[in-house]
Amino acid sequence: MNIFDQYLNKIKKILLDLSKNGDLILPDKLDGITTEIPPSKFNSDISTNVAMVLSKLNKKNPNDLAIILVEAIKKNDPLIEDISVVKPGFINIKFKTVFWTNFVEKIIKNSKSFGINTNEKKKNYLIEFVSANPTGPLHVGHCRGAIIGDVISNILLFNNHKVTKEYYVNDYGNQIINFTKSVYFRIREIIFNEPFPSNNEDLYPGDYLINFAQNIINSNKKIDFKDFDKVFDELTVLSIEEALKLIKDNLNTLGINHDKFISEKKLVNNQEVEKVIDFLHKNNFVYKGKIKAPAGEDNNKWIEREQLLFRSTDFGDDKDRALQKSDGAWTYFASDVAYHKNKLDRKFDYLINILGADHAGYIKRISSSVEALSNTKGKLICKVSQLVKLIKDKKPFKMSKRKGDYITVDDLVNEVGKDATRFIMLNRSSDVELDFDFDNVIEKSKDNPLYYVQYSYARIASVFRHLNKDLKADIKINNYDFHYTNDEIKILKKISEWPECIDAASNKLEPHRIPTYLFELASLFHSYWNLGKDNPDKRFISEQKKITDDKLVFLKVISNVIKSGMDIVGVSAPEKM
RNA sequence: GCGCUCUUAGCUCAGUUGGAUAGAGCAUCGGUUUUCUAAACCGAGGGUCGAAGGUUCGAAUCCUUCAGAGCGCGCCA
Repeated sequence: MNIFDQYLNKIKKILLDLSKNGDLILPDKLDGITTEIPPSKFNSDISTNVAMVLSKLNKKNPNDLAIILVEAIKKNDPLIEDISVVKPGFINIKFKTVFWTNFVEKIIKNSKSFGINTNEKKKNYLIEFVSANPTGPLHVGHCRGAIIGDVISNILLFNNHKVTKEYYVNDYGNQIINFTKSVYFRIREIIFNEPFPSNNEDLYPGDYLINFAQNIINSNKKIDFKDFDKVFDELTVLSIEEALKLIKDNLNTLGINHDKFISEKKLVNNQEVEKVIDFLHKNNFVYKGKIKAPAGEDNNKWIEREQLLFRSTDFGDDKDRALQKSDGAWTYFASDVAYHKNKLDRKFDYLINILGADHAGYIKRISSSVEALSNTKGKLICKVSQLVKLIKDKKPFKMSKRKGDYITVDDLVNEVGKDATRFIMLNRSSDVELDFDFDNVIEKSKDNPLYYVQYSYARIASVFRHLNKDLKADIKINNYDFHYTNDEIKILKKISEWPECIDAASNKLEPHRIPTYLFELASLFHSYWNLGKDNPDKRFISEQKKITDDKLVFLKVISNVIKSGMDIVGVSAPEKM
């Protein structure tokens, strides 16, 4: 039920008819023609740019062409109240009230599907997000990307696409060795009373490792922890298990559940890296060579070495990238290429990666590798989530790696709650740095968009409560004939934009559009609500039962959209606040 | 030095894939509660869309150059 699509199709049909009669010349494709939401000052419901797009080809000025088209559009459409041509050549359509009555009736009868793009071909997506190293709890830095990934998944799922949410576990490499060592020292600390080494910068100092150590000791009484080399393999597995358990816990408090966890170590052990490099070799994407030091930096320590390189410059990268370390081990990039081959083999239509800003420099090389492996462009879509600036007491709160000086996801959720964390983290485009102001986020006022939107839902719920009706129950209507006034139509117009919002969020993978839309809808609703103070006609509960019933339908439409949006964002919509 | 992202009202930001007189919130000032939730609403002021060129019927949006901010840039993941 996208009225913009509906009218676009209608107009295109009219164009084809006109061109058959020889009254109009059309281009091969009707791509540039759109129906849009007109700016509010025009008092019109839909506008189209047809006349401007076709004017050149038809050698007519847009205004004259528009006048011809207006006649054709107006004909046989009883729902149009007014259709006019405005300055550069826009055609503005204003509907009769009955259009909106019909509109409400239609979306009430199909409330489950309202907003979903039913014309679009359904795709199968793989989305990889979070993928934080399994060495400790998630902190704020991971949080935004995690929520963005989750909500993008929700949007795609809402639009009936298939989505697999995946977490890549980096359980291979030096950091894991250091991590295991750190756990080992914590174990020795507990069992043999040896102090944890304080001078080793490779080790992980966080207190949470004490818990890991204790848990491992408690559930593995048989292991003798005297000799590190002997317990190393087993301890690595146990340590990663502990870390993953904690990470999954953290994700859970944010309301995030991945479908799959893929282990880097398994990929390496299955020789998948060798296989993919073999493939690249055969297709001449790798060679032995040297990487030059970056210009303008202090490169005294730079040592040029010959090593196995991937030709990412062929795909627009700055330099070719190393696949193998000097000791023969694979680089992180190499196993990630193998991972992406693994993804490709599973036949998804699109792969999506959500990356933090600090990994943005990595995009070129990994998308290059996907292009090389799949021989197609645009298969991998990378979204970057910019930094979150924490603000406390009006000052930026700096996190440092020093022990205890960073804020974890747990801290955040404990302080401001899951809902506020999710909503605020999404409240800006992911391309933009985000201020996360603790004082603001817990404030219960208009400063806080979450409460503002929830409050509009709660107000609707309160009307239903007064009438002893259940907001969640379906409403059945027939011969709906309520006559909406301009104040109500303002809201219905916003409602009509919901499918457009979903479409844009889904096509561009821009989840912030949902909170933005919900805020606008809530704002219109609050305005309307307050009209009831001066004007009893604007109240929902009327002395005439029919009017009350009809208005409940209107409220139901609004609450359905708010609820859908809140579900996508993954926050609650309480009926009482 | 190079790459990515950003620059829109005093502040924080939207801007629907190039459209019409550029929109919200906060802050400031002034109003609204015997009424379905004032966690709300109404009104006022506030702009050279970082700068300069270019592309065209039309640019905050696309291209080029420049300036500023953030992030990143050897076999760490």
